[in-house]
Order: sequence, then C-alpha cells, then structure tokens
Amino acid sequence: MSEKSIDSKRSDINSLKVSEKPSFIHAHDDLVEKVNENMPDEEILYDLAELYKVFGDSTRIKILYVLFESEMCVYDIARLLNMTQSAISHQLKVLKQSKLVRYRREGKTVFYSLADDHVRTIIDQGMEHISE
Amino acid sequence: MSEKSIDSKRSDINSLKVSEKPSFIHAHDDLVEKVNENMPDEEILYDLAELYKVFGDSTRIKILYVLFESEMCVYDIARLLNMTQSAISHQLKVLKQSKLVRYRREGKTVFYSLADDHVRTIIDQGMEHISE
DNA sequence: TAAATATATGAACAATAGTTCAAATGAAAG
DNA sequence: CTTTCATTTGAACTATTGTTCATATATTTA
Repeated sequence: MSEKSIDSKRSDINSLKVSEKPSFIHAHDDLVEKVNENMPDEEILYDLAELYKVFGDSTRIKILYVLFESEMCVYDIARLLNMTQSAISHQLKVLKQSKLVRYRREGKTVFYSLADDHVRTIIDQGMEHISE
Repeated sequence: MSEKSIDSKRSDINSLKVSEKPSFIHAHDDLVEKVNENMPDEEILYDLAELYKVFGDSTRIKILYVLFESEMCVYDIARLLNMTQSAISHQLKVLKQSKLVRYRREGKTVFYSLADDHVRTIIDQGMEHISE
C-alpha cells in the first residue's frame, strides 16, 4: 500500500517545534524547511505518479509506439502485439482514462490514436536515458 | 503477470501467411506489417517500461522533486516526506538502480542527488500533461 | 429480428511491489 | 573495541495490477 493518503496537503515536518527535535541527531532544519516550501501539493505529485504508472507497462508502451506511426483498430493492435483482443482493450481503457489516446468509431471498428505530443517527448526522453 | 516474455524479439504476425488468416475478418495487413517493421526490439520496450515504473510511485516522485532543489541525506528526506527512514532507503535503492540518482558518502551520512537532466525533462512533460 | 463481427467489461487468478519491523552493516568518537 | 548514529537489507504482509475467460454491448447486414 503505497498511495494511501492523498488528503494531507504537505509534509508536516515544519509543524514540529525545533525544541521537540532530538538535538543529537544529524539534521539540516533550514534546508528541509526551504525545500518543503517549494514542494508541489501532495495531490499533484500523486497524479503525476499515476500518469507514469501508465507508461510503466510494456504492453502499453508497445501500444503507444504503434500509435506513433498510425491510428489503428483494436483488432490490428492485438495482432501486431500477438495478444488477445481483450487484453488490448483493457489497456486501451487505461490509456484513454489518462488522456494519452483518443478514438473514433467507424462502423463496427474503433480506431485509436495518440492524444497529444507530450507522449512522444516523454518517451523520447526515456529512450535517451536508457540508451546511455 | 505482464512482463513475461522478453526473449522473442518481435511480434510474429508477419510470419503468418496471408492464406492462413481468416479472410472474413476485418484486418489491415499492409499497415500492420509496415508498423511492425519499425517497432523497436522487445527488450528495449521492456527496459523503457521498467524506467517509467520507477516514476510511477508518489514516494519516488517526491524524492526526485526534493532532489531537484538540493542534494539531501536519507534522514532529512524521510523527515521531509514524513516517512520512515527504511522506506526511503528502499526507494532510493530503486532510484539508484535506474541511475536516476547518485550518492556520495560523508562520514556516517550519505547524500543523494539527481544523476542527470533527463529526470527534469520527463517530469516537466508529465506535469504539463496533467495540467491540461 | 437474427446472425455475424468488433469491441468492451467484470470476475478471478497470479504476480508484483511498497511499507513495516527487526536486524545487520558502516563509520566515527570515546 | 565498544557505543552511537546513519543507512542498508531481508522477510512478511497487504494492496495493486495485467491477463484470461466468459459474457455483454454495439454496429452492420441478411
């Protein structure tokens, strides 16, 4: 259980009076306080982690890579990745919820495509990192 | 079980002869074939997903945000995030293994800092995405 | 309306992962 | 070399998650 409390806005180290902290312990109060002030809200950091979770599965990464090149229907994505249509559909749902892909219906077929260009940038940077 | 087979290099849809595919099913063979040719190797896509998994936890995101501002020792990070020192140490290990942070020892204390600038770019892009 | 195709969904199962707790290292100071 | 502080590590527990299987929904056509 890692994503438990998203209600408390900030860490509360600053709410401790200096006098309550054991003085013999190595600690850099001024630095901690300064950094703490510049931290984004807990909720934003949580949402950010949720976004990266979506990228953190190789099936979804493959789907995104496929959509880099062309919009594609569910059945073709499944063939291309050699996976069941159900598995792909489940993952497309996740991608849809994160607004990373969009879709259009054409008769019985649903075509998926990339939602915006952040996806490319994020993946490009990741590629650079692992290529070092 | 999602990250099972990393040995097979590419999807094998193209190894099916056209005559073996049921003809009544909606499919776009030429498109699938073309996209398949441009797909990176399975292993690379797997590593990429592994990298994003590291970003996909709010504790680790917070640690990275802290290190944006300053190098910091384990104890102070734990105080700042209001978590146990052990939990932080476990997560720092993960970040270390992905080469996202580095550390230097000074006496009993270990200071952690960001490894390179890809981290900032990736997180900045993620921030942009969720801010829309 | 019934049949066929394309996609979506829900429950179940197995595997993964984050935190806690206890204990082990590592380094400096007495 | 024993004690103290800082960090690391391993095992256990729980929660989360990706796939499968069966079934449901949606759209077109006979």
